[in-house]
Amino acid sequence: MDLTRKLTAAAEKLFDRHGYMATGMDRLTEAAGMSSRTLYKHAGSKAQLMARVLTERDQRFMARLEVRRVDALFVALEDWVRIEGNRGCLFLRTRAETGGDTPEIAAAVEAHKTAFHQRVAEVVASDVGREDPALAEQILVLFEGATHAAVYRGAEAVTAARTAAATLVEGARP
Amino acid sequence: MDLTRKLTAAAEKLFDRHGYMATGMDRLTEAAGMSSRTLYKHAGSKAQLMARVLTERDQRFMARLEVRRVDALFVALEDWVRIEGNRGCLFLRTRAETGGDTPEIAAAVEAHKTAFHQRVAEVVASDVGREDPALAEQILVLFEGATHAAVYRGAEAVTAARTAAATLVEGARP
DNA sequence: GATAATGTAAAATGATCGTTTTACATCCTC
DNA sequence: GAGGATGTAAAACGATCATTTTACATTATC
Repeated sequence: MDLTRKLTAAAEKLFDRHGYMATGMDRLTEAAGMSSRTLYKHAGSKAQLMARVLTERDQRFMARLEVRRVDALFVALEDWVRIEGNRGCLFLRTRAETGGDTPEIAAAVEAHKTAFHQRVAEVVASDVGREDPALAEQILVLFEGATHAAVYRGAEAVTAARTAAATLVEGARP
Repeated sequence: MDLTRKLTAAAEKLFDRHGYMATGMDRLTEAAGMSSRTLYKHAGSKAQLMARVLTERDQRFMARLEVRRVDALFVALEDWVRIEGNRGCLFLRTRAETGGDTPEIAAAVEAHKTAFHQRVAEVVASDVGREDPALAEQILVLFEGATHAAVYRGAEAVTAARTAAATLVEGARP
């Protein structure tokens, strides 16, 4: 039982469900099942803990996007939403909550979004056989839109994004 | 000088820029230029103030979407982002920050998103000449995606969404 | 020119925040 | 079996939170 893992997992759940600011450290100690002394030994600070949550989430999320076709991106998102829920992008939400003023959080968000953009561009290139930055931007927008529209439209939004992406990719194929 | 308007305008700016939870009432009194006594007479409570901010923003936003063609929706979004900035959807952000646990806020968000969905469906119907719920869902996803991708991709995201929407609408035209 | 409404300035309230500290218990390891 | 990590439990820290209250000034109306 790695306490750091246990803490990070509990923190991700609470931060995702209730927001960063609204989640108090006492709630975290209770959820993680450890004293505040131990929590701070592993967490450093609340902001550092949040940054670690984001970094770990980035790895878990990006691992699911190791695909070759655009359609598979949206299948992965369907899975993600079914398993992790549809509360929007935790990265953007956290940066918005902190106004971008917390350096470690802003850095984690920046790293994630850069990696995400690059991955989308790679998948698009792999799918249509050449680099197509304009199409990649469109797919990225569809993906981001599905993530956030799913908050109030549910899985239907992801399906719509998947269909739209198929249309756009088909039109761009040589 | 209507104090309520002045307060609501100042509150919208601060809430949008720094987040709901991170904006203290003392910062609000200072920004609105009034005593906390007067502020509470007009605001009721912080949550009620936020709900009023959202309701007013909804009106201002929806007024810009009174158009007949899908392309004009994205032109309106380009304008909005240029004027109001690109910090994502304040409605979704606020609901996420409060975990949906604040009734007046949750209601304001729900009302806005329902109206927004309906407006998109209307514009799509007006543009392609018949109701097309599937296309409307795709356009909604593109719009939401442009809003959130613009946070880190800038205006380019809105342009990409606009182009993609044109492609999708063209394909759906009879 | 008294009254009632509406404002300011500022202190007080009690709760909660993130973080640290004090005091004590286990547990490997040499 | 002594010593050093590593843990718990709980109090204490000072800051900050949303909100209320006290005391006083200004203005508009009858």
